[in-house]
Amino acid sequence: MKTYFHVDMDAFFVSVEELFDPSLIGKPVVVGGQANQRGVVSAASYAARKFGVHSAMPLRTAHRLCPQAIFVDGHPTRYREYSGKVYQVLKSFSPQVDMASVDEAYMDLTGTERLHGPPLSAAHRLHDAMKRSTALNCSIGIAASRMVAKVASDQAKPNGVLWVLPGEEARFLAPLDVRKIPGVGKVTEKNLQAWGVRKVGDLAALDEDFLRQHLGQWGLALAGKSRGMDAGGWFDGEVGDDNTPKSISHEFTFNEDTADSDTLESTLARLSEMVARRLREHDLHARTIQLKLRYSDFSTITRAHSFDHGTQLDTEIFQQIRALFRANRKANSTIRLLGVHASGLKPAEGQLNMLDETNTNRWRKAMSAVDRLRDKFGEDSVSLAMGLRGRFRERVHENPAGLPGKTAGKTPREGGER
DNA sequence: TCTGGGGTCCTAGGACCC
DNA sequence: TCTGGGGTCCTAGGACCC
Repeated sequence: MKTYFHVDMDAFFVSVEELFDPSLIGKPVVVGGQANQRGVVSAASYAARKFGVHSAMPLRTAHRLCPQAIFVDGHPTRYREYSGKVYQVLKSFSPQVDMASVDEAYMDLTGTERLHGPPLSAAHRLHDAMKRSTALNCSIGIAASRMVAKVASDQAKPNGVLWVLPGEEARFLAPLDVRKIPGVGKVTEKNLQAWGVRKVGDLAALDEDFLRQHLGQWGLALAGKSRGMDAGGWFDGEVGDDNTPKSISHEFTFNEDTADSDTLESTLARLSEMVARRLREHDLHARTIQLKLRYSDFSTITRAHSFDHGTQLDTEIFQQIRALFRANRKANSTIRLLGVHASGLKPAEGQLNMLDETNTNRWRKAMSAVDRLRDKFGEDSVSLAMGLRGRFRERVHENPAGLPGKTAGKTPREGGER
């Protein structure tokens, strides 16, 4: 029998912002951007939630529901910093910690009773330690499966502990909305409602064969989940440490849709640089590069290309992305969002012949020098996009009635802070 | 209401190989 | 020539999570 903890930080982004600006405490706060910006709510304080504001809601909607709310830009580096502190606290309780995202983690505390005592007292001590070293509240779910532990931590919010005893899983889940099951979103909820399924108990009462016939493997996994089992995909394997990313991507939504090729291609250059840089930081090569295009009407396409080798170079990624862009963009279309995505990631070492190796090492040295320069003098100091702008200027000269000049602040910058 | 950004996992069809 | 079947890779899209 296993003992899993799911630890979930309470209103994490809002709480971190309150540490930096205590005047926010107790007020309706919305993290994610300004009230009139394109974008959605990343997190809302409990005071703001009373007005119906919740995460993923458009900022403008949040403003309409709660005009007196304080709108705060997100600070990803702050959250990563505090996420690290959270991780250290958890690590001091168990070597087996999986950060599932910046603000939540799974721990395997099986067989630690001699060290920590029974689960509830371990949880209370974890609460205290967390408060002491991070000044943040968390909620803790305890169960024999990770899925139930996660649902339990949600039910324990805010600042609570909930232990679902082994054997009690189905009874605990039965009265909850199916939406509470991790993996059941809007679409699945709608599908299930068509069969009269609203609560997890309704789901557990359905015939497994029926679910398999209509939903395939996913149906079987659902049946298991409704009974409290770690079924399917998400929860396979041990709680441990494989933190190497499977994909790296950056995307950017324009404040106003644009059809200007100059702006679009220099944005792609910038995004390619950001992706390449993250690849180098992780010491990874990507074999597949994917372009994402979202048009004004919100319709979205992706187009991918796989190399026969891996790469982590700005130029190589950008050239491929630009080729995909030129080949696939609807002529003269107005565009809302661009994205660059890298997958098929492999450790950078050991797949090249000698000749390539010398070349690549030379490149790698050059690029890490570029990275250092960018650290010192800012992202704009060295840029493919700048070269691109130069070329476009030439074209403007050839054609005086041509493209408008480049304006600062229209292309994305890493992190959005610092 | 007018819809972010960073991820993971899954499905389905077609190419290609044996 | 009138037609199988499995395995794997690639691409596109979509559900879902925080």
